[in-house]
Amino acid sequence: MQDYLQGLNERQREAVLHIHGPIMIIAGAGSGKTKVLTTRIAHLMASGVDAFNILALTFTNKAAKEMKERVEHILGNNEARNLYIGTFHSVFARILRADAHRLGYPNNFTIYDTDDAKSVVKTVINEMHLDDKLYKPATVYNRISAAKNALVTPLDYANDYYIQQEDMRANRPALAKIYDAYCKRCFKNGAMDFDDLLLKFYELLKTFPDLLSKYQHKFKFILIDEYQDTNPAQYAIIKMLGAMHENVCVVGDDAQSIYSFRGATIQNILQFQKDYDDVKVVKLEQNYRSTQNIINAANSVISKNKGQIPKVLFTENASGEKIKVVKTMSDNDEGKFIADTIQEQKLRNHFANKDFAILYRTNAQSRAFEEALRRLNIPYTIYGGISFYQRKEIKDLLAYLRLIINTKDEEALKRIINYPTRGIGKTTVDKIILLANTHNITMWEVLENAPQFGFRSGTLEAINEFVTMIKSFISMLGKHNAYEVAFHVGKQTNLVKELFNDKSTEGLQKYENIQELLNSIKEWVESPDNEEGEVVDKTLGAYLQQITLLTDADEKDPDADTVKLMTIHAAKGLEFECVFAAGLEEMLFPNVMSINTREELEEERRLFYVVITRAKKKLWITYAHTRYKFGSLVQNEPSRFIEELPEEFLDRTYAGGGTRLLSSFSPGGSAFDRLNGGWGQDTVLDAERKYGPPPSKKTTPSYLSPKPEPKVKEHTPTPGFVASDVSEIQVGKRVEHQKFGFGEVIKMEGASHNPMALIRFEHNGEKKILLNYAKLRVVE
DNA sequence: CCACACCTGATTTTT
DNA sequence: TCAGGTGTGG
Repeated sequence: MQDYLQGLNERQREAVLHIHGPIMIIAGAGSGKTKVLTTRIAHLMASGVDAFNILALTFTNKAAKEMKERVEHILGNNEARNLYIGTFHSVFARILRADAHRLGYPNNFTIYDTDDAKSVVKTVINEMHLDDKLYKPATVYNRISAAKNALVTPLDYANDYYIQQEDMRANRPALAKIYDAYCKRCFKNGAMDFDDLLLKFYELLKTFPDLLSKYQHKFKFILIDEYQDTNPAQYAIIKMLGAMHENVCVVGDDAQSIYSFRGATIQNILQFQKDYDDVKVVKLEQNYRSTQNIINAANSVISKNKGQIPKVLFTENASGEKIKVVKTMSDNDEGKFIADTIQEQKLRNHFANKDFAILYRTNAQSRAFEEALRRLNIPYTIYGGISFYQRKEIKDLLAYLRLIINTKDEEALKRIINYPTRGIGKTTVDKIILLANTHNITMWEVLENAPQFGFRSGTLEAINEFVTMIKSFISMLGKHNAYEVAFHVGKQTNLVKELFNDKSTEGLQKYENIQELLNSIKEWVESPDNEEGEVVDKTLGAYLQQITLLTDADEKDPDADTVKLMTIHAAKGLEFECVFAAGLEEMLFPNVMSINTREELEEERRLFYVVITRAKKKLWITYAHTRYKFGSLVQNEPSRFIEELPEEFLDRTYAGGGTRLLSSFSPGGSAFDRLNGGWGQDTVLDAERKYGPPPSKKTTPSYLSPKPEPKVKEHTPTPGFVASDVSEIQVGKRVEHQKFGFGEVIKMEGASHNPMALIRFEHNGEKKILLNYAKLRVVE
């Protein structure tokens, strides 16, 4: 028997050894799913399957990377680099890069992230003269996204009776039109959003039999991770790709399906068995991760859900400690408690920082934990903030790069046409947009042909300068690599200089970020590693497409010795020695947005199941009596999920952390509290009297803040006030201002298209006056 | 044209 | 709280 089969249990081995034909692996939490997948790939290759014929799809880059590394490790050679392992989005994007032109897109199509996409939605809504209060871009975008994920085209959408009824009821009958306009605009921009990467690939396969056949032959063996989280578009693609060989292996756990809001449907699991004649089903039910207590608790939680694939997770691990349930007074106390407990556990049980994870329902909760950890100097890493590539300054530079790769990309163009300012303001941009729309050309084409559209001479000059500059960048593309182009662009546009001159903390940070971006591009250009084994594409276009699909999780080192903070969603697939499940409160978890239907509530419960099963050894469940929600203090009920945990697995008396803490929280389960349905009788006022006001009081009461009265001493302009010509304003001249009265010009500054004068007024101090707009009269 | 002050309205989870 | 939108004054 091959080495790699050692250490697999009966079921796992069964899953690995089944080579031909469809197989579905129902893998409970911590049952060695990744091990099975990677070993299976290794086994396929050991059995003579060419790495080039294996496609493995995951949901995150992290999972893809891990899978690849583990296969490499098992095989001990570099054949693994020929595997096609990646996320749905990145793999499809790569394929589309070769064939997108067949659908009328440029192969260098831009990938719009969520922000770009929402911005397009907004543009479309405005151009249709619809009320953006009624049609909120975010909501509309979500709806469009849902439609795309369900393979509902704009035409389908408009013709579907039920959808139309729904939109009517929601008072947004124009949605179908917006959807259509949005798609057309993206197409015109030569851009695809995240959903398009799936949808357009699907269209490609469906429309062009030669391509379908090509990829069916290439991908003789297909493996799908986290199958419970696939949406109908992904399902349809997998089905088409796998139709020829039927060597499709899906791995999933219906109990961990937590992405239905993104269009994922459990139906895909149930449907899988119907799609093929003979599906082998393997259940992995032995958990190797957690203690018995944790597993038992998790099982009883998930049993509250109706309709699931029957299975019972079990473990041979020690029974372990009970789950600590802890109540704190406030969200800040929750943070303190957790930080103190981490400190204590590190000392007492010799845990490292990286053994801890604080997991929560919403990103907004992270602040209290950050503050508390920082106070104790405990290093931490937050996941789920904005990615490096989504920072403003980074997106600005990237927008230039995007534009020179794809001049149709209007989102990029709009972003940088006047940044840094070059005298092409809102009025001009609006005019350009109008011209583009009426002539049915792109904004760039308007700019290129600006002379024939009658712009004011100054504006025209600014436009021509801009066009010349961008064209000079474009001409670099053939001769220079991505780094050289990016560096040149940063320099030439003064973007780097602008940030360099900004001496504020943020300015410095931004400058450093730009440098970091340039470095990373350089690194990317120089790294010999290729992704999936084929010809290395080191063009700027390839770079841009790749980074849009990166999340902040991909930029952080998971092995760093830091406490990890992230949402439960982001923690899927991970495990930690010690887990804090925080914020177990009604309206927060289960979230207020998800308590209206049984389906939603069950998904929240699965989320609870996921967080419980992340823990290997120790699990704390915390909840706070009061919490700041969008600025104001609210009181909370404990989560119903806590009540669903059998008492036998719980320890409600845990006092935890340092002694200092004991005064600032009441440990969850005094008999009185429990008798009274959970909460003590403290009012918020009581709480504040006892424990002091909550921290982070940045706002001083209005009656204390000294109002800086900007007393302008009244001035009546001399009769017959006439503003002098700008050229007459010179240093040393005595001038009169309509409002500020008389003063002397001290200094001239500002760019030539926007001159400013620094003037010291007799009664109103020094002021900067913009000569183009303010009226000044030179006193003779 | 642009900087800044003020106001308002929104808040789930993410490739 | 906070980001984005609007209004105002330079």
